[in-house]
Amino acid sequence: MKNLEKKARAYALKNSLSYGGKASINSVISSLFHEGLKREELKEKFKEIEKIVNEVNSLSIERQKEEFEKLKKIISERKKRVGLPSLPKAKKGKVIMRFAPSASGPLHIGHALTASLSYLFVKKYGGKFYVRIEDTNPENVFSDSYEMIKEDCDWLFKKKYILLIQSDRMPLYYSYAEKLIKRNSAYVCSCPSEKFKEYVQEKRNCPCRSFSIKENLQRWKNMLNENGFNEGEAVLRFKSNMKDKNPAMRDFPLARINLQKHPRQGKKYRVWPLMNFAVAVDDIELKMTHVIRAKDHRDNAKRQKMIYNALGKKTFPWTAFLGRIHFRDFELSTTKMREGIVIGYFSGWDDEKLPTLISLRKQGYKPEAFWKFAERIGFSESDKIFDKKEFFTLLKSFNK
RNA sequence: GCCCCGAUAGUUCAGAGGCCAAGAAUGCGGCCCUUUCACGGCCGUGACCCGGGUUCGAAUCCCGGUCGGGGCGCCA
Repeated sequence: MKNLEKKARAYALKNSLSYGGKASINSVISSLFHEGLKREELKEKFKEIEKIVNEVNSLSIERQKEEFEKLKKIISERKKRVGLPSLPKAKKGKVIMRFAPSASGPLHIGHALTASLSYLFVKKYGGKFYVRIEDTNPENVFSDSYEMIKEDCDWLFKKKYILLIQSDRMPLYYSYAEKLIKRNSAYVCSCPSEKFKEYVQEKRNCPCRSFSIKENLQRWKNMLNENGFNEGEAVLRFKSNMKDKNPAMRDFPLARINLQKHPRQGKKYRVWPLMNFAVAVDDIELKMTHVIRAKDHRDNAKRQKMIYNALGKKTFPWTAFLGRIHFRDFELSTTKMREGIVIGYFSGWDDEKLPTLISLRKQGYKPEAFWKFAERIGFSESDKIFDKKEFFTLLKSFNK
């Protein structure tokens, strides 16, 4: 107990010196709780602590400083986070993460800030970092984007990543689709989408739900077969629960027919996996351990987890959701940027008015500036609202 | 209509019941350094969304509200 008295004195001195020579007894007591003081002991110790505080307060500031110098070694400091936060459940050398941009254009600020965080964790702990280009919607794939994304990633991640392209992995998705049907966790639905929306609203089962596994396998073949279902006539659905309290979770779609020519695969495939399905399959196959993504994917993550479970996977990657970056006066949407380029309002993807990495690289920003910015944001889930000017002032301060 | 999530200085973050009468970065004001600019150094400025509850003690836990964001696509 001698020890506690000494510590009380040290904390009293610290508090006193922080507040002009007068320590507050409550602060000292608070500190002592971190040093092993028990609630039950407070009553008996109170008088003693009060006495120490009064003694300290009666000393001159000079005297307090002198004494504190001698005692400051014995008190602990409250810890603060600097730099990268620590990644929960991370094992050295075994962290597997990914960044999954869609093949719709080059990378921009929003991509850089979420992707950098994943990159930095893999860099810190060791493991694998994948860049997986998501191009399973033939209607939203632009052939120039593959090369642009690759160049952006080479720059931002110093070429330390493994590149994957989803449309090159189609057989994998097909095999998982069959797996899900065989496990009675997916069915082919041939209702018009308006009709299905009604079922969702009314929490009613779609009639297609009651087909047998055998029938569903046949219907799935009819989706893949060009003499079978036509575009818009059938969709593969996940069998979740039409009474799920969250309407977004009720028998969501996994794959659909789209006959449009794919810029990379041509007319090779007619059935394309939807995002949640492709993501779940890839994350399982690649043994993803951690996923960091924007907050708008929160419900998607739930759906992906359902797919994991349906396939008998008990572990789901540890997941963080980041708030969205929002500019009051800056356009982040790839579609709008593309439109602006087409009408000649922007000179190209590297136009200085654009928040693309190619433009910022040209303007002298370094990858490390984005890393530091990402580190600063950490796992924060709140949306960020910036003025363009504010954002770049901050980014510049990280660019030194 | 239903389901999620968030809220700390102008901005971004720290904070996981007591070392918080709230810390950092950036901004802003001032001083110093520098021939000037930039860089750097020092000082100052400035915040826990609101209302209840639990507790000896709440930025932190619980309930209600407000505001903001996302989802309920054969988009990602």
